[in-house]
Amino acid sequence: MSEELSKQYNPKETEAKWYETWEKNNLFSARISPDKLPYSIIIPPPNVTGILHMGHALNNSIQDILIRYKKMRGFQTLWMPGTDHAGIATQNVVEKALAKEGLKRQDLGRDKFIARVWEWKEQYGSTIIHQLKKLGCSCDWNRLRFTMDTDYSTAVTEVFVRLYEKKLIYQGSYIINWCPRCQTALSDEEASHSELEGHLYYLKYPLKDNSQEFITVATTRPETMLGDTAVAVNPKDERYKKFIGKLLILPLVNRQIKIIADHSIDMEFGTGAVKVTPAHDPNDYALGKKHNLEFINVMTVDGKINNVVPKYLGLDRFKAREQILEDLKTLGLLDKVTPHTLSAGHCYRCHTIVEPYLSKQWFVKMKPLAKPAINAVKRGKLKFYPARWTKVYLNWMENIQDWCISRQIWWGHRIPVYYCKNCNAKNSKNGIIVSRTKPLMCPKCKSTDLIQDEDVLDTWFSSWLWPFATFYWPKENADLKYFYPSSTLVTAPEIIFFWVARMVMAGFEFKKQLPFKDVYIHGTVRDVEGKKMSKSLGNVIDPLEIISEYGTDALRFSLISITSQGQDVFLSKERFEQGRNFANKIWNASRFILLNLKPEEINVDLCIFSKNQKLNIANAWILSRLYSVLEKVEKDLESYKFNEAANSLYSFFWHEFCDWYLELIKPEIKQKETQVVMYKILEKYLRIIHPFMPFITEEIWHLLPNTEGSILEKKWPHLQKELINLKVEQQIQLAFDIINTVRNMRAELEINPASRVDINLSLPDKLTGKTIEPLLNYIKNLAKVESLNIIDNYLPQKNQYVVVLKDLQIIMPLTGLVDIEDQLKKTQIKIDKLQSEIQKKELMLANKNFSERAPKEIVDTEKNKLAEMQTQLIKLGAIKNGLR
RNA sequence: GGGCGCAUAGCUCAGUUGGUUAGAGCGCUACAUUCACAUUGUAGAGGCCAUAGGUUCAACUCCUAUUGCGCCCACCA
Repeated sequence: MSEELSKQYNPKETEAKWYETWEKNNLFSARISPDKLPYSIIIPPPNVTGILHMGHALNNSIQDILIRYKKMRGFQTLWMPGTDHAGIATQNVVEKALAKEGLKRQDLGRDKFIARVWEWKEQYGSTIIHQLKKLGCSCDWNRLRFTMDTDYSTAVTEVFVRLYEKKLIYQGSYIINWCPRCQTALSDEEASHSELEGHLYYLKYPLKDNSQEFITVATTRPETMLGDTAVAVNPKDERYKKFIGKLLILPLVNRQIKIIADHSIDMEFGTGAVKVTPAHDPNDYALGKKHNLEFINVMTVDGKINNVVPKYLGLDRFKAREQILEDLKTLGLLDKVTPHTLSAGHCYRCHTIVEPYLSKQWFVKMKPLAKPAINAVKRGKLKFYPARWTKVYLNWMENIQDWCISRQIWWGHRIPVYYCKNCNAKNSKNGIIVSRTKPLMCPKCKSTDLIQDEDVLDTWFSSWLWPFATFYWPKENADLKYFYPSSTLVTAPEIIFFWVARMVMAGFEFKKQLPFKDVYIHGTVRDVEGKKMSKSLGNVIDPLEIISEYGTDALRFSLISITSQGQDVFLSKERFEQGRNFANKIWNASRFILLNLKPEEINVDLCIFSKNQKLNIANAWILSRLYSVLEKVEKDLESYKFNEAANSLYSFFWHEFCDWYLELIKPEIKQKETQVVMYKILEKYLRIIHPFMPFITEEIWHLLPNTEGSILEKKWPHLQKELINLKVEQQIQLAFDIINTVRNMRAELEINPASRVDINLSLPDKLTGKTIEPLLNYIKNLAKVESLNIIDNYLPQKNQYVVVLKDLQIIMPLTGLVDIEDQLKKTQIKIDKLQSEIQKKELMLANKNFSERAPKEIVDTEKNKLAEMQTQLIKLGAIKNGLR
């Protein structure tokens, strides 16, 4: 069989095959196992409109690594998958499709339009799911959820009703961000600000009493002047004191407006006099409320001027700006125009400049919800990796604003509010009915003339329930009890506010519990120049293209290995060659082993060798390396340092296992001990790297003798510390031999540099033949030796190891070998330091202020740390003695 | 205005609670080619770890300031 294996690893052939097998055998499905600890991850649901980009690839590779790792470590894992209905995004996509037929959504009407959206979803909505499968994601697909599922809607409605009953949801007219293209309100988070090169226009408003006298105001949006209802100045401003209380005539409109005084006005900016447009600016809105001004809306929902001044009726807001400026200029009322950079909100979906717009919307009162979410983080119950995001989160939470949750679109969860026309006619406050199901009649007047609120809820109003609504909350089923709260949330920094923070709030409000324990925030994937990858910039590297060219394992491994914790990822296509080459290296090393393996020789437990310490040096060394890498990988994965784990695995396999070990053992490859060690190393290594590279490991696993079933179902290798400890003794022995050789050589050269030096070298097999000649010459020149003898082609006879000479120093090719004296010194320093730290810790713990007042968990962790340090100290002591 | 991150080899980046000789990948140079793997191997060149101070026996690592780049939040009449 082995002879048939191709020289190159072919990912295409294996990947589809194994994913199908995993799915068919239900390897991803999670059931409640009372004897196991649960480990669950709830996927950040991609938009149904989504197609896989590098951000997804990174995000989901990380989750898959965690899930596969934890599963192998014996947890009952669950990776809950799903998609988000993505209100505006999806509606836009379907509207675009309609536009091709020359239709608008209004032409179809609400019900038919929504039917079209569902149709679209059935047809295209699972694209992203198929792509996640190509990425190897081990989600439990049987549980696939969608934020518009019927029972998911039940949860959303339930939450709305509960919050309304708690008076945490209210309706009101406020200035919100309005997208004139999407014709809907947007939350503050959905209106992303960016800088614009604009102008500051100075407009002259004549006084009523004396039309030759003016007050000049500065504005960036002159078209809103049609809605001005005051001009405000600072009461301390000497320039304007005398005008306070007087009236102005608003040009073009000819409305009388008052000059008011307010301390909030910055005297330095512009002219120090501000036009006040309460219906079109949040600050002016506040001023309007405070000073009882009139609120005059000058725009229609699509961003055109309304009939406030008939001349401008129907003009687009930017056209109107030009027209108004021209008209003012004609009247001599445009004082000057200066360049001015300003930042304006843009719709996060269509990038149209949003208009601050006065309208009636639903809001969630956030301050009470934020409280427990703040405390949990402050008390360390919820941890961010990397920790710096904690600050960002807290800062936002502590300054949280109310959340505008109504959207004037059709695709989404309809607001469960009904209006009684009869009651409304009398008093608008009486006519509101908030209900889980559509009420048959008005509870007050028994009228059946009810209509439901036209608006739908913000997409994030459903997403923030994701960690428990996916378990069919508000039903309290067994899965919810077992798998909730989830263990880790893996996500991108962009959605900390949108999503992470709100999930924490929802978790506390509705489940009295955190939704997850750890939040791992990975970086943003950027191109080589540091720009965000986006279609419009044309700098996208398509993960699917990489998969078909280099394979999924290569994609995953490369991506992970360059993602250091929380740092943005700068990506170029060449990066993936490394992953492909590595997969190929694993393939060929395995092929080599398979070609040389005698299956009947390997039915032996490693312990036989390790206990008797009969292992030869190469075998002992590689085993010790394997287990130290295993230890490091475990540590790295537990602290979310995926790149470090990946890089350790890479350099171990390539530069230690392949470059040195496999070369060293070639002459004795048929020996039983070598057969066993070689096999065990490969077999264990495959298990360790499986979470990173699931496909190639599964493929090789099935080629190996004595392996059954999927590698995914195998246990994670047990960390045999005694084998690492063996390393120390072996190392010491080795190092002594080497150092002595060097010392002898040096001594001889120093005494008589011209004296004849003979060196006997043992060299690995691969350095024989033509390869060795230039090397030998090199050594001869450097060491100025007369003769260089090669002792057969392999070692390890007594006191002879692989050595290469460089500048008269001997470099041990076997990693981890060090100068004994150096090692001693280092160890001593470490011991000293540890001892002083232990003293400090002991003092701290002995301090009553600390032990009695600090939270118990903190005291406990400090105690644990102390214990750890003490064991560490003992270990160091032992090492020191060994060195001596 | 507030906050955060980054500055290390030609390029892209690692660097584990400070420890003496700073690493990887790519690229470059020389050599090797029936041998598991050219998606390879061996060796090599290439670093005032942004700048200036400070703490320390010891600083790429900690502190302060400066410069440059990037990001987030708030405000901007």
